[in-house]
Amino acid sequence: MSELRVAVDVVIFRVRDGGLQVLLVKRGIQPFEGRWAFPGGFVLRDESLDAAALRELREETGVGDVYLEQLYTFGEPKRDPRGRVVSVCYFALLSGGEAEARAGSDASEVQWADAYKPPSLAFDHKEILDYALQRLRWKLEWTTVGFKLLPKKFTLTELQKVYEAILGRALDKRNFRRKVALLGVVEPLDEHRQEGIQRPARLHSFSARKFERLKDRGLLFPF
Amino acid sequence: MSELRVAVDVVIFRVRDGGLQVLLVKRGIQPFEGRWAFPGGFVLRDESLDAAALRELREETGVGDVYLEQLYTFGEPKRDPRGRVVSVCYFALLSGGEAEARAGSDASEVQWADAYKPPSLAFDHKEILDYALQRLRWKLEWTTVGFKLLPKKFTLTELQKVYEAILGRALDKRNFRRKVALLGVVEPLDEHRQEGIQRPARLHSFSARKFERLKDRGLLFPF
DNA sequence: TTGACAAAGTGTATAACAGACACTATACTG
DNA sequence: CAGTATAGTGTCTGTTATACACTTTGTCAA
Repeated sequence: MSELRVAVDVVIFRVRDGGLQVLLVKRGIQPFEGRWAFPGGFVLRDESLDAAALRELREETGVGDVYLEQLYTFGEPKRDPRGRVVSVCYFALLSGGEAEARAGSDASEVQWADAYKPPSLAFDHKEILDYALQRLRWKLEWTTVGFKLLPKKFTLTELQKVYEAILGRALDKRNFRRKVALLGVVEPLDEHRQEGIQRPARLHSFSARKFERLKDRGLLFPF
Repeated sequence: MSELRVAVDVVIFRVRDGGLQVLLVKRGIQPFEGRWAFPGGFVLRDESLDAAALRELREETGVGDVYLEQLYTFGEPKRDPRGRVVSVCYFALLSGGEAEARAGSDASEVQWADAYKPPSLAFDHKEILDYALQRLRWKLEWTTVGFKLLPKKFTLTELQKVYEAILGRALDKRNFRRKVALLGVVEPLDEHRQEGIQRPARLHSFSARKFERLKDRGLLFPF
């Protein structure tokens, strides 16, 4: 009876140097040998889909504390030349404080690529990336996932840069700060951080308590 | 190598008598014999996921012109007592003009149940239903899928009743009509329909042309 | 024919939110 | 102590959301 191979692929995002990046792995074997692809692998028989995605994520990044969400399931019969593979795709957000990506257990080459200008990708991974970017942009405006891309303590300018990197356009500083304040999901700390020669910026933290209130009534974060 | 059974399940909605309904099939075999479940079945080896969902939909309803969208993939190892089954779930919207549900090819009993007060469901189908309802409510407010639940010609009151049935609350008639008019996705026809003793209502049709314009800029339909 | 019925259809006033826009404050450096 | 570079702060205007009630019209029954 119809048994199919089931894989998970994980689109892992981070924001670095004002740009949105995705983690890619160079394929060491056919098909698409030498091409870049998302970290992924087959689901084990006694493993939930979420667990499989988390396992792949850890193998490539060594990071546990991340935002991970199921994205979409791609299952065209011809999407993998080796045969029928159904891929349950996830997307993950790494906070700015997380460790670097490391070579996975399969010791292949990895890179953080510009999410908006990726190299040529294997399989249907370009389609998956486009879908993930769409979801990410959407989530950014209508939920508070943006905070997952930042370390626990951050400046408001850093927060704004995350939004700008993902939305791909500049935002007005005053309007941005007004909306953040109005939402009431950040708490100012009594700490400052000096980035360069100029005036230090106040650090803030994300307030999960207030966030929960918002979740009930379909939170908004439109820019 | 890890091959798993892959199924599709389809949550089929319609609005009837001012209420939101889902199509359920009575299971004729173990496990959960006699309990209600969504139409579903295994994906064939050379069949895309969408095609499998459409096949299941047709088997139970005989209807082709529907809105069908992938919902989520459920894959807990223990969700099916017979063994590992990964279920790619879809949700479908039947327009008010569609034919009735018919007994499927497997001749089992079917019913249209109140989506908000379903009977006890088999497997994890209650969880799937809750997820589908959440998605439907969300889609209703932020896209124009609401129109998919209506026949080609409809009155504005019928449209409003669809929204009320899904959102579960009454809407103001004047505000509703103003927003619909402002969106510009309905065209008034030179036809009227008489429902009871009272003044006949003007029929309208959905304008796909104007709808496309909206799709580009993330259409809004908030109530 | 006309009065009762029942849903169709229509407008205004107020409050909340979104977007455009520019200057002062401050910590460090040389 | 002057220069530099980012931090930080308010107002005005247009749009959108919401609350709210009466008139119109076709049919039916007296």
